[in-house]
Amino acid sequence: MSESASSTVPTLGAAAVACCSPLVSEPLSADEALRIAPVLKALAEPVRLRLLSLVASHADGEACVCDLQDAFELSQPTISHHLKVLHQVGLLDRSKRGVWVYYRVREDALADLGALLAVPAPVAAR
Amino acid sequence: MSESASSTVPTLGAAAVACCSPLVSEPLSADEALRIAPVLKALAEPVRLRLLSLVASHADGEACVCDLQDAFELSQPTISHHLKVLHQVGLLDRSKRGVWVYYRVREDALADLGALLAVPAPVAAR
DNA sequence: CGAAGACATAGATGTCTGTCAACATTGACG
DNA sequence: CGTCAATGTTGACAGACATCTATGTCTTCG
Repeated sequence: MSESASSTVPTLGAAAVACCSPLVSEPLSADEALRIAPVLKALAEPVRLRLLSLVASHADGEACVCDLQDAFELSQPTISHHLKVLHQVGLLDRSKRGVWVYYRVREDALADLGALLAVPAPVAAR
Repeated sequence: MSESASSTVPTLGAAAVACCSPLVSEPLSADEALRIAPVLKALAEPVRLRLLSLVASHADGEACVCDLQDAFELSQPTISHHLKVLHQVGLLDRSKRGVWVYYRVREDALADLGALLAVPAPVAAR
């Protein structure tokens, strides 16, 4: 059984972000903040940042664990752990083909995050 | 003495993000990831998310600590701590006027983060 | 000067989290 | 069917972190 569903984030994640107007537009409710923070927290880790970036810029937009492990000097379980975190918050898709597991970036989820942080319009004086 | 300069982030922060192409465009170097992660980590906390949002959407784009404290059921030092974290990574500006300390969102820094997460262009099918 | 108010700092404490070694699982192949 | 290779899971442990209380630093005002 199982299949995701840990305790903090029920597997949704992605939807948790696509709900809110930009940070700077109006005050975030405590509830929204509680939903969004875990997604950002998943990203806020050097190894996971690189993992996501590696997967995204890999051929065909997907990569198997074996491709990713070589980029780090970390044990396989550690990489597996980080991938799981990114998957649980909805930033990575998982698909198993044969012995290999391929991960792919949920670009919609990532874009939602980007939109959340983006500054609307008539401000960027630079 | 003192004045920022803790140990991880030297007070720059903002510049740490404005350096890189979007996450999905090309693999992030280990070095870039190490610079960006702390900024995201500062944001990846419910209270700090709300603080930033509150400051940004406050009148004149700035707010003093006294305005912010009332929105939370947390001690004053805790709020002060969170504001310091956001300030250290360059997401908040600090200015003292009289007895009050006013914080303001560094919209350029926030926009840089948004650009980092944004998905370039011909992908968003949905 | 002395008291009061607005923030920041310091130290303590309980919880979360990144990492590893050991083990379990699953699919390909002879 | 037995073996090997690719991943995931578990348990343990050190370091990071959010929060609080107590205390310090300024600034304003009587």
